[in-house]
Amino acid sequence: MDVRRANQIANTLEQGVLSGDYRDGDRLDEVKLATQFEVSRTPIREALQVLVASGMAEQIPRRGVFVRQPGPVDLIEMFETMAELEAACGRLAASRMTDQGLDELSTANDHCAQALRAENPDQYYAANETFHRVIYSAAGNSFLQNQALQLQNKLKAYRRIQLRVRGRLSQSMEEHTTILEALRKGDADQAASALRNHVAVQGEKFGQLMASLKR
Amino acid sequence: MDVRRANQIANTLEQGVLSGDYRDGDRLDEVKLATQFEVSRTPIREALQVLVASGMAEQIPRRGVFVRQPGPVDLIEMFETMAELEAACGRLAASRMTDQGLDELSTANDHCAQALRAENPDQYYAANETFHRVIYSAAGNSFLQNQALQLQNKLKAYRRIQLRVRGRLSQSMEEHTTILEALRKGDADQAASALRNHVAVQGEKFGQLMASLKR
DNA sequence: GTCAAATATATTGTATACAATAATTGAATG
DNA sequence: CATTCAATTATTGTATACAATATATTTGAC
Repeated sequence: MDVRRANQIANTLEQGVLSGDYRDGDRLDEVKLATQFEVSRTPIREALQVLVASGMAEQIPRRGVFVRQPGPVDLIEMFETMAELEAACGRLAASRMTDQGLDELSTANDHCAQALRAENPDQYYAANETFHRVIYSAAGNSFLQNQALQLQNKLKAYRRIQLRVRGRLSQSMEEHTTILEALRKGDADQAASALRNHVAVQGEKFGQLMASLKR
Repeated sequence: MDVRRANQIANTLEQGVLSGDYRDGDRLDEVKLATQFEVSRTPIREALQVLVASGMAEQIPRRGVFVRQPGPVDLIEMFETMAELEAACGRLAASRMTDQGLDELSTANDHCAQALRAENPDQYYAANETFHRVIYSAAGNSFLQNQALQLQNKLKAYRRIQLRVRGRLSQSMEEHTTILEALRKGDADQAASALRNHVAVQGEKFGQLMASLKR
């Protein structure tokens, strides 16, 4: 089918899953969705395949597709993997960073500082996302970059919650400084470990993540 | 459609792509495939979606799906990412490795040694694959493990070629020993860097990889 | 002979009918 | 009243007909 339409539908469904319209284990009923979207089952089925491929839903033969929300263990694993991907990007970026890249990163970091002063978590979130994406890009490996972007996207909702925790913003900001310095120096190991620690869910953050799941 | 059938067809097509039956840029004709597999277009289309999702093919709206073979740059990037994923697995495995895991790893390594003595690249390939998979598993992170397995699978064909290079087997074997020792000691950094270097395409290996693409 | 427009053909995308299988309900039996 | 089996219903999977769009071919003008 027309991929664009399928992706559009898939995207809407994705939003529905993330926003909680659909809960873990819910069956995504083909005929209901077909009437809702005013299309036949065919495009719906293709959209569902997209969700399944991205891991947001699970398909059981002859039974249907069911939404699959990540549980605590899944999230821990995903954050741990994200930390390692970020570390990898940092490692590579340390030796491949251009002056322009450093400028972009510095700018993104300034935006973070602004948001911190404004005590605006949403603004900080956006600036922070950019900061990290600049690093993915600076790694000079589009495959790795894509992997990082995909996982970042999946963790979006949960990271957002974390930044609302008191004191987290300023701590995050300090860590950014360390990261930026390491990249300026071209110190691969330091950049990698600074990013790993920055992203990792450990100590206080662990309990906060768990608490955020109870809603 | 029945996912199992779709995946079966997708798998066959995948083989076709890897074995060179389909070349880069070839259009995967729905009706031809439908008659070949003796099914209607519907299951074929779902199988094609699977290929697209895995990145082995590209879908252009209203035009069709075309096989997308990785070029030199793609491969370099994928191997570099693989190296980082393996390093990540090694880092985590270093602190989480069980006695049983060490036994499995040791056994897998012994099988590698056997294959080396037999000068049998195919046998070495299989044993080597197991060796690495034990490490993915020992990382204790099923999400990361899956990422590693997926990429390992994509690179399968190219890694195979590399092992046929003279002297590569014994070098690989030595590197395994270093990796095994680091994991025994629980030295995360050493395990990570040993694995990174083991997998990375650098020096001689670069030219060999490039040469293998010319067929 | 070349270029452009129009027509024909091929191919993808969508809807729908039918088939196969799973879930549910209800009746019969102990 | 519980349990099991049969029949009904619902739902997924497949085939196919039709619609929309892109590609190829032909025809005509210059």
